[in-house]
Amino acid sequence: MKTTRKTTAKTAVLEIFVKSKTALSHTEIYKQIEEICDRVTVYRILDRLVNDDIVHKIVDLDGTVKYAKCHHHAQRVHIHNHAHFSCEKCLEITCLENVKPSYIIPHNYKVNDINFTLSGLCPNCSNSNI
Amino acid sequence: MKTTRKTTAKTAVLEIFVKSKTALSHTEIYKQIEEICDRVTVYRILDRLVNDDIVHKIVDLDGTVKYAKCHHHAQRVHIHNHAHFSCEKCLEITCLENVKPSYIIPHNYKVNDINFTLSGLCPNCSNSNI
DNA sequence: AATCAATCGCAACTTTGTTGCAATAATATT
DNA sequence: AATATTATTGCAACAAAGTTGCGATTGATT
Ligand SMILES: [Zn+2]
Ligand SMILES: [Zn+2]
Ligand SMILES: [Zn+2]
Ligand SMILES: [Zn+2]
Repeated sequence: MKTTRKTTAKTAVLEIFVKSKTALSHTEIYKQIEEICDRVTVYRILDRLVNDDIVHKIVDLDGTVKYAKCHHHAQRVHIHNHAHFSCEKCLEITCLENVKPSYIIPHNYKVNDINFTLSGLCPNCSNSNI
Repeated sequence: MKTTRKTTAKTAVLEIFVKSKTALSHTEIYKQIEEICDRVTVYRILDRLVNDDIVHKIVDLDGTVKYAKCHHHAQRVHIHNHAHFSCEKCLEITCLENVKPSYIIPHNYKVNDINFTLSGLCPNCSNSNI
């Protein structure tokens, strides 16, 4: 079994996630630590964090890929079944941890993961829109 | 107002959609008509079809972008609020027109569009998996 | 301190999507 | 039917996003 190591770059990425209130793209993360490590390294760190269930991957309606830290409490297996909101104006993606969709699907489908992304105007942008 | 024209390439793309039971990526479509038109033309046709509400765009959990023909009946305004299933094994994406998520979201968010994609094993692949 | 594997940097590459512009072809007008 | 108008196309060039291979480095284990 392969163990996962604590490196300078990985720690830096995690710190960025903790500070951020919204989901972040690879590019946004890299811009903050380009003196610390390479572009490719950031890709590989993100892959590992997703695999280790420390971070989850979010894809919005345009196909933009972002990542956010998981806020679950030491669960063994978990599905990221909460919704994400993608603002059309400020382009920020936010986890809505309390919004979970309910649905009925034919039993011959085996669901392993879900992606529920809502897009429109976030509270900030719908105010400033008047 | 700009009118939309019926061209050879557009007709070819639409025929491909009618024949297909699953959603298609740009590449999959282009491979079927590369003698007819250019790669860029396919991108532009897809853009137009989405704008004209003839086709809808689907993004799966990996960020893969696909397109499927709309099956609504002459509605003026419509949201593609049905679910899509993305099979991890055969990689096909299918519209589940009857599966629609219900959810409660704080009223200060203004939702314009949704993306609800489920992934796992489709009926075909979960059988052959035994 | 020595070992071993995970991680990293770098360079090269692929895939996906975009843009500008001149040429072409679909529709409207005469 | 010929002409005018403008949406559409092809091409070439570009840009963004992500991947791969490999030798060098570094974190963890003994
Ligand atoms: Zn906003
Ligand atoms: Zn989230
Ligand atoms: Zn399948
Ligand atoms: Zn659909």
